[in-house]
Amino acid sequence: MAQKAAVIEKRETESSPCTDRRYLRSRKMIYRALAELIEECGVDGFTVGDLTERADLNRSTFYSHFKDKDDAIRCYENDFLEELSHVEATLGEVTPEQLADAALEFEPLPMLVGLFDFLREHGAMLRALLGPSGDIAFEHRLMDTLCDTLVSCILDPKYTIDKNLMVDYYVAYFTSAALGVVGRWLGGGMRESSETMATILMRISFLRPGDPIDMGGLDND
Amino acid sequence: MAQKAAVIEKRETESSPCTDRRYLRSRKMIYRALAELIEECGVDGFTVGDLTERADLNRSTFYSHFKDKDDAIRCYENDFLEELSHVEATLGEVTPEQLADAALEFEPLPMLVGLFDFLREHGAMLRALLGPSGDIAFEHRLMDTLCDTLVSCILDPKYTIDKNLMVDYYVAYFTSAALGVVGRWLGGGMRESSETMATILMRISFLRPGDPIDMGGLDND
DNA sequence: TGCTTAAACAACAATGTGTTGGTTATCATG
DNA sequence: CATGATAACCAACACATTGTTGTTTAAGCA
Repeated sequence: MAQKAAVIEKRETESSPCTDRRYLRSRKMIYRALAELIEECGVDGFTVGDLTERADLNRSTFYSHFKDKDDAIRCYENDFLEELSHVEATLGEVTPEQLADAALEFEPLPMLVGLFDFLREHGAMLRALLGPSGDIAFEHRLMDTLCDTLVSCILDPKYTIDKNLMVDYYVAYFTSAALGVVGRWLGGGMRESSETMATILMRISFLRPGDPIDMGGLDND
Repeated sequence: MAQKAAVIEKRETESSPCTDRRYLRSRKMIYRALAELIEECGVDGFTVGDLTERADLNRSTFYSHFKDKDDAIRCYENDFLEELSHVEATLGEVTPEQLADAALEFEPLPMLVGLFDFLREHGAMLRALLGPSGDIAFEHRLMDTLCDTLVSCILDPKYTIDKNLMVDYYVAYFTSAALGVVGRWLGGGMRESSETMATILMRISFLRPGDPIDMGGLDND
């Protein structure tokens, strides 16, 4: 099928990450250019040459970092998803008190606030990857990750044991919905604060069709 | 940037669609192969040569139909989206009685049933395009279409006039959620009937976090 | 039955890919 | 600061894929 490629020498391993300034600088430039070009031209709308020109690097330098373009994107995504799972683990479990507060008082869940903070750090690339010219594979992987963690906070444990058709679809429904809100936030330039977003997301998820939709005290910064 | 291409002679116009058997047969083969290869290799994981080989056609035949691979995909998507808007228009408005029945009795909305019927007809390609190796641009366009139509059925008209931040995010939330359910249905092989899906979707949208999730009378075919 | 035209075939320049070997310049370290 | 290590640069390559252009063949249509 399409041509496959190359063996990349491993400069960076789990145990000993490369700390050479030149290497780190180049990789940063590559990622920066990657985010820009994905947003402008789509994942397959530019060549490796375009990328390295934008990053002010020689084309061969790129190939000493990554196997090919897909590999570069995949590497960023992998790093992000791993970080994400760490963040989620760090933020820890949602206590029943917090959930009750969030549901009744609309107090922003600390976990969600932390999550939006983290997403903001990766804003540029996420906006590109999840935007209309992004990478749908990443969207699906992200969805899977969210299914495992976020939903398990919300979903009653009994449903993870005996699943039925509705539970499956409910999980798909809620996860997609949350990701949709995140996507809109990213696409709009992440203007709202993490606290605002955490509150909005929580509030919407308690809304039923026909219910009045009001901002009620949310400052419209 | 990436190389651009060609001028395609217009064999088919709005006013006079080509009805030549050979032409129609080839186009059908191309679309069939397209769906298969997108699902197997991703939108950019195969060449035009791979496509025409799969479709049992000469490579040049493809170029007499479409400008390039993207053009072929875009054409299918355009046709689909146009059909979709027709279908939605045909299915007409949701009467307040229907909505009340759907909300209280969980009677499947005829409009939703019709919609799922229509989606099923395009099942193979939709599954490919919305799957993990599909076309994220199409997903966004589909989302936009759904925003305009589906949501306007659910959303109180007053919110379309004076919008606020919450309404924007609510629309994003609900649309993504619905599309997520459709995606899961497609990915699972569309085993559930259109009536079942219409009921599930409606039922879930009235569910709040913490509510019991039961199938209640839904036959698990 | 003829006329039309889509599909097949072959060959083309142009572009992008992934790799190589050799040179230059920067970095980390003693 | 000196020096060995190595990342970045540069030029060149064989190769695959692209999009185009002719010509020939054969299926469809009237």
